[in-house]
Amino acid sequence: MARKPAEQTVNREDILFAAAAVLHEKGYHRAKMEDIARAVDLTAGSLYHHFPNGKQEILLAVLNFGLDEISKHVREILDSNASPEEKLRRVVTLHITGITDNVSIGAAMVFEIRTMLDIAEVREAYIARRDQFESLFRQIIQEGIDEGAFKPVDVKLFVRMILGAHNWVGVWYRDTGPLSGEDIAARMTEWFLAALKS
Amino acid sequence: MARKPAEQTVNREDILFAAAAVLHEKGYHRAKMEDIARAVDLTAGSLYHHFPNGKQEILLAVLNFGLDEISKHVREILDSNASPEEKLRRVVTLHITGITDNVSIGAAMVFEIRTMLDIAEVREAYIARRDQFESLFRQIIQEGIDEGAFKPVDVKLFVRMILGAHNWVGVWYRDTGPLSGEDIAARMTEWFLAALKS
DNA sequence: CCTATAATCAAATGAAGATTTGATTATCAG
DNA sequence: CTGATAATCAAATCTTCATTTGATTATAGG
Repeated sequence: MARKPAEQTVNREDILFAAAAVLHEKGYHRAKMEDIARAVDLTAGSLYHHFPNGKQEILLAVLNFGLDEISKHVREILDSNASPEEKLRRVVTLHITGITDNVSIGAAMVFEIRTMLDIAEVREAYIARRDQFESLFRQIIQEGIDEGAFKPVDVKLFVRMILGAHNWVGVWYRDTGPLSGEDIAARMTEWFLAALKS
Repeated sequence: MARKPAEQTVNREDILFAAAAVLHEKGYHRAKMEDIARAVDLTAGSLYHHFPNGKQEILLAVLNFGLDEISKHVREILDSNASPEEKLRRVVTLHITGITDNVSIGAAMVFEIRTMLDIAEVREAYIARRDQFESLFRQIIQEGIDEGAFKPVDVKLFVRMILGAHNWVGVWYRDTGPLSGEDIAARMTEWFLAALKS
C-alpha cells in the first residue's frame, strides 16, 4: 500500500466532511481518529499528514467552516435592501435550513465547543466569533425597531431566544420527520414576528 | 488516613452536587473522577464506594435528579386550576429559574447525554424521560387552545421552540449579568404569549 | 472493650486512543 | 527516465484515566 492513485487521493475538505458526520454521530470524545479515517478510507495516522495538529485541529476546522459559511450568507441578507421583516424571515430560514441540511456540523458547532477545545485561547477565540455571529442578528432586529417596523424589545435577549430555538432544532430534527427545514422556519418566523409586533 | 471522622464523611448527594459542578465546567469527558473526588475531598477510587458503577452511574444520577426535580414541579402547576396563560407563565419561570439557579445540572442535562451514555438503552431511556417532560408542556398549550385562550398552533413545534430558548439560557447565562432568571422568564413569556394570541 | 462494617486511601492495573516513527509507493516537474 | 515530494501505511509509543485491589482506620452496636 502507501500512496494511492491520484483519483482516490484524499484532501482536507474530504476529511472535514467525514469528520463532521462522525462528530455528529458520536460527539467529539467518542469520535475516534480511526472513525474519521475509515470514513475516508485512510489510516488514523494518515490524517496527521493533512492536519498536523491532530484531532483538535480537525475539529476547529469543522466549526470554523460552518460558521464562516453561514456568516457569509447572513451578511448578504443584512446588506440587502429588503425590509427588516423580510430580512428576519430570510435569515431565520437560512439558519434553520443550514442546521437541518447539515445536522452534523450544526450540532457540533453548538454542542462540542465546551467539551472539546482544551486550550482556553482557542476556545475563547471561537466563542468570540460566535458572538460576532449573534450580533448580525441583533442588527436586523435593531434596524426594525429603529424604522418603527418592530416594537422595542430587549434586542440581546430576543436574539438569544431566537438562536436557542434554532440551535435546538439540530437536536431533535430528523429528516424523516413531517416538517422540512423550511416549514419549521416559516412557522417559527411567524411566532417571532408576532412577538415583535402584537 | 482512611475513614474520616463522622462529620466529614461524604454521602451520595454531596458527590452528586460536586459532580454536577465539575460536569458543567468541563463536560463529561473532561471531568475526571479525580476532579469530582477532589471537590468533596476524597480520592478517585473512593467514589466507587458510593457509586459502584463509576462515572456513568454518577452522571446518570445527576441527570435523573435534575429531571425528577423539575418534572415534579411542572406537574404541580399542570394540576393546578390556574388559567392556561397563568400556567404557562409559571412553568416558563420555573424552568428558566431552574436552569439559572443551577446551571451545572441544567447544562449537563442538555448537553451531555449525547456524548456520555455509551449504552444505547440507558441513553434511550433517558431521552424517553425527556420526551415525557416535553409532553407536560404540550399539555398546557393544548389546554389553552382547547379553551380558546390561545389560537391554534403546531403544539409540538411550539413547545420545542420554547424549550430550545430555555435550554440555551443555560449556555449564556451568568449570574453576574444584568438579568435575573425571573427577568428572563418574564420577558420570554410575553413573547410566547404574543405568538399564542396576536 | 470488642467486633463487624463503613469509608477511605495509596498504589496497582488495564484499556483506549492519540500521536510518532520509519518505511513504502504514486506522481509530477524537469 | 530520475529525483524529489506527497500521500500512505503498519507498527510502535505515550498518555491519560477509569477502575481494581489490598490495606487501614473510624464508628456503631453489643
